[in-house]
Amino acid sequence: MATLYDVCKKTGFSTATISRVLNRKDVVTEKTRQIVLDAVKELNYRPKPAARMLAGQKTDTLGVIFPEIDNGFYVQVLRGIDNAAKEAGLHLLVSFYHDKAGLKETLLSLALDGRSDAIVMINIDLSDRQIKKLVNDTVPVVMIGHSAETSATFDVVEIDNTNGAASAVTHLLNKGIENILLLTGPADNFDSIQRLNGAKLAFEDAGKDFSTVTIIESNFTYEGGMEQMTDHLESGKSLPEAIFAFNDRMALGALEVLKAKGYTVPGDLAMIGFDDTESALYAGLTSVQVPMMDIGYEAANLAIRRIDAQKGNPSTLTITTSLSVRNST
Amino acid sequence: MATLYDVCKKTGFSTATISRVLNRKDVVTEKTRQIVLDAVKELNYRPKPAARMLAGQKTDTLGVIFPEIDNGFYVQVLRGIDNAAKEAGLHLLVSFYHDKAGLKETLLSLALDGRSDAIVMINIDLSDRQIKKLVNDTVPVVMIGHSAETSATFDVVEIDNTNGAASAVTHLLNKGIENILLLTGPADNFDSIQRLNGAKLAFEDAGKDFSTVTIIESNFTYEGGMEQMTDHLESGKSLPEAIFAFNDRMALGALEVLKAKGYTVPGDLAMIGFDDTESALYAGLTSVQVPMMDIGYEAANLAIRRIDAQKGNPSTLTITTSLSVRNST
DNA sequence: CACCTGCATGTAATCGCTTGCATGGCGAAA
DNA sequence: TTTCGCCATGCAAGCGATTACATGCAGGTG
Repeated sequence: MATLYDVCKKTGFSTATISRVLNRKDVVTEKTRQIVLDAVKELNYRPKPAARMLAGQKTDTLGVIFPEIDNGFYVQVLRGIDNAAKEAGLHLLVSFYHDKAGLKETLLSLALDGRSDAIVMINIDLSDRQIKKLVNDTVPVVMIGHSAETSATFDVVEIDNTNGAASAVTHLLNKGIENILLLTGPADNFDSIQRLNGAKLAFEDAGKDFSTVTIIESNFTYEGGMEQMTDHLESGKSLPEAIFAFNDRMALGALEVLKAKGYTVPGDLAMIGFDDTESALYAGLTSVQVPMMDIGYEAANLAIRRIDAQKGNPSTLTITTSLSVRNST
Repeated sequence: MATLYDVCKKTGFSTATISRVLNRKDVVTEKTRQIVLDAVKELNYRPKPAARMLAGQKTDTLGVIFPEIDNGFYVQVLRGIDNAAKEAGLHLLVSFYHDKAGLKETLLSLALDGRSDAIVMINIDLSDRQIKKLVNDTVPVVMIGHSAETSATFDVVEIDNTNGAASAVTHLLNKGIENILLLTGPADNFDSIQRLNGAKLAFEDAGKDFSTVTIIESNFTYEGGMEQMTDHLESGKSLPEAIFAFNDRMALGALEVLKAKGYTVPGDLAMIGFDDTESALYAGLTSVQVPMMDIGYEAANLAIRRIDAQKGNPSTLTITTSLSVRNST
């Protein structure tokens, strides 16, 4: 375990000079730099993060906070973040949060205690004000997705829900399908609201009447999709020409019920999901594809840039989706 | 940002005493403890991790290393690890590794540089010797799954591949199905080897002849499953009564091909997968369920226990699987 | 009453690095 | 040649905890 002092002894330079060489800050002679670097290599010297943190207030660490939800594509986001972090030579301190108390503690620990240089958080159900108060400007925060409130507080990376949903609906309209059933998420869910709006816009853009559309609220789960589909069928209402579920899980749940009832897709009706998960791929479900890795990557880069960049106005990055067309439409 | 000294000033005690109270080590008067704790609360004092690390060699951090593979259930493992870490008040430093060089660097950084107190790693393709050399006994290491070499070096948490596969095969045998096709992973893959062995054992236990079984090697991917299935069908060979794929992806790939050819499952043949992923659930595929969260949880706990426990012999924990029976059989 | 013991608390060194300020040497200007 | 300024480097003070070791005060003992 060579320390900075060992390098000093070997080279005859002071700790200051060694540190300068290693941190690419001030100026040092090219010759000096070489001597130091050689010694560092020879001694196999590695600066201790703990000491660096204490003295320099730099952790070389990016904090990441996820909701404790069983959500397959969070790994994708995480990988994107990891890629960006690796490029910047940062480590990742990851935390799932179970409840608000835990989240607050995590935020304090990552920010105030100085465990990280920046934080990326996803869909947190804490208000911007609360977060800001906790973090207290100690480190920059980037949000992936956000709540209904306009986020003028932090940098945000979000999915283009509106256009994503619009593209799905347009895809149907182009096929001459207008009798559509929308299986949405909770009414107060921001993603759901935006997607609903996108669907509406697609109708308007096409000059069609959106009021013919049936809207059924569900909860983004497989079971929710099954239930709503079952209810709809049992209520004796007619089958729509197409169902656009606001995520794949609900789509697959509905699909399951339809199949059980003997309906075929896309024979009897078309079906579109959102997220384009692996399951959608395997089920041949047309779905709005969301580039999760990109989102993570962009969010992390935004955060990393904020670390030494002067404060600027919060920016919002909207990631575009694309439609993965498969057998279900 | 109150520091230890602020607490000293407020209470009149020395840093040593404050530290003792906070770390529950030596003895302090109950009265003193209360005074200190009150002051800590009032000042809203939080020990700085960096300082603690430097002085105390404790990081309160668990290192986690994953292969850079797009594998949905790694999140599950991670959540399990996170749960255990939270219970122990530890943070998670997560890293995906892309190549061996990156992995080595990560190991050095987590272990030698003192960024973590223990490491949990998954399916790493570095030999135990190499890892041991890098980590150099600075922190305990727990492996989830392992390579073919017997791991007498580290604690290991592994899936009960043998019994898992055996239960799947027995399930089929119990239905009177003996004409089985096994879709395995790469021949040198340890999981695959064990699963193959389990299948064989099931036949032997039932007093049946394993040599009637057809074995086709694939690569654990959806596409691999499709290809092998296609080849098999096109080669004009007869359809087996059942296919047991060594993971869900291959099973779903094969299923896709069979459906396209007009075969029905379980009408024409039965199908079983391994892993019991979400996709298997949605596809109604019978599958060997692996409790990924438990694995993560147990591995993390093993690692955490090793942090202050004296070195003992490496232990191996085998996590049992269960069979999720669905429509495909 | 002097002395020893033991326990609660204090003293101060230490962990390994960063960084503001001091310093010294050397070339350019006078 | 002397003086000034600049630039590469050194000095030393932190950063905020932990922890051996020292200390002092209590009560118990002979």
